[in-house]
Amino acid sequence: MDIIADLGTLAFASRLKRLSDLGMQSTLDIYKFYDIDFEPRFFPLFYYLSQKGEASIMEIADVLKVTHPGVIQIAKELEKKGLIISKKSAEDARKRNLKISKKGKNLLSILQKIWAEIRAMNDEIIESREHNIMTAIKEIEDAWAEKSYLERFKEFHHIQ
Amino acid sequence: MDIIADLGTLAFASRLKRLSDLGMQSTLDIYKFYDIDFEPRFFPLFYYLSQKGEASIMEIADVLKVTHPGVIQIAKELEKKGLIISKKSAEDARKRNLKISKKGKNLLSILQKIWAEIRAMNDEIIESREHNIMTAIKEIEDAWAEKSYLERFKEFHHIQ
DNA sequence: CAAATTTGCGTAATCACTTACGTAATTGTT
DNA sequence: AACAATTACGTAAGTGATTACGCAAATTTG
Repeated sequence: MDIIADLGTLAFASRLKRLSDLGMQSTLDIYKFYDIDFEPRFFPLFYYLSQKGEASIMEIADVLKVTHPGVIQIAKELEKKGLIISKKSAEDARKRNLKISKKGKNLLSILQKIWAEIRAMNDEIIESREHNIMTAIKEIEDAWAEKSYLERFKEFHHIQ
Repeated sequence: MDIIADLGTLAFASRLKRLSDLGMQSTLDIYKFYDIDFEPRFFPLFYYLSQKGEASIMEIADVLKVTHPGVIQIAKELEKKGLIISKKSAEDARKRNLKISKKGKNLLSILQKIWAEIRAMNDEIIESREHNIMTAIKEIEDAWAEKSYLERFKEFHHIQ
């Protein structure tokens, strides 16, 4: 008996979280399989740096939609592992710029191959279903962005 | 620019988490709108007790698929608010059984109306889309249950 | 039925974030 | 230019979950 599943759309958020946690854990399993010292939660920051080259703490926080102390914490771990380096910005002494180190670039080239495989596998799993979950997520994101959940609720509901 | 969305299926888990967090926050907004002192994270436990009547810590942990310290923590908060009561089991002195208090039952009757509205609204939003997210979630859950992500990956991948 | 194992629960420590707050550097205002 | 406001970052504390561990009660086993 899976009470969360049985509750249907009422436990919608709980179910999304459960699937998300499982996905993160599964990705970690793949890194472990390759004996790679990398965690799924590093991915957004590390990937963004791989694309952007160099970025400040706040820029990363804004782009990834996390708080800046969250970025600092992950950056600290990545720096400790020697995968990124940081230095004060020359233009603005308040800023600290992060970029991938030489060691990080070596790891990156391996990670990129794995990420490509993961993406291809995910695409295959997802696109073979009748209901495409990525499209479904986008539809809900758009629906909520267009009008907030509470606004929708107020218009919808019949209780006084 | 939404880098998480742009990454497609590679940032699948991150995107699920983001949507889950948003859903939880939205539900909290509705409770606040009604001036109800209740949190979305209480829902699974409180709902289960409303169906089952009485249950032990471990039973709840198993059913809800969370750890038992998590149940203890939420139970502590609900008990502090006077919404549930607990007592040692008569049959098994190791067990502590939880059930909804009189005050909890009063709140429950209000919550049930709100939950019904939320469910009806969610159903309407979700079923009007071309790709049904509940069906999509179920398909992914089933696919991963049938064969683990790592196993799938090993079969799929072409790297040596 | 005594000893070993398992089960149920509680607490402590940890984790991955968040909010709150302080400080220093930059920018805006008059 | 002086002062106020804003911005970037860092640290501390809080949150909501987890894992690790220990104890007591029940169950299994020889």
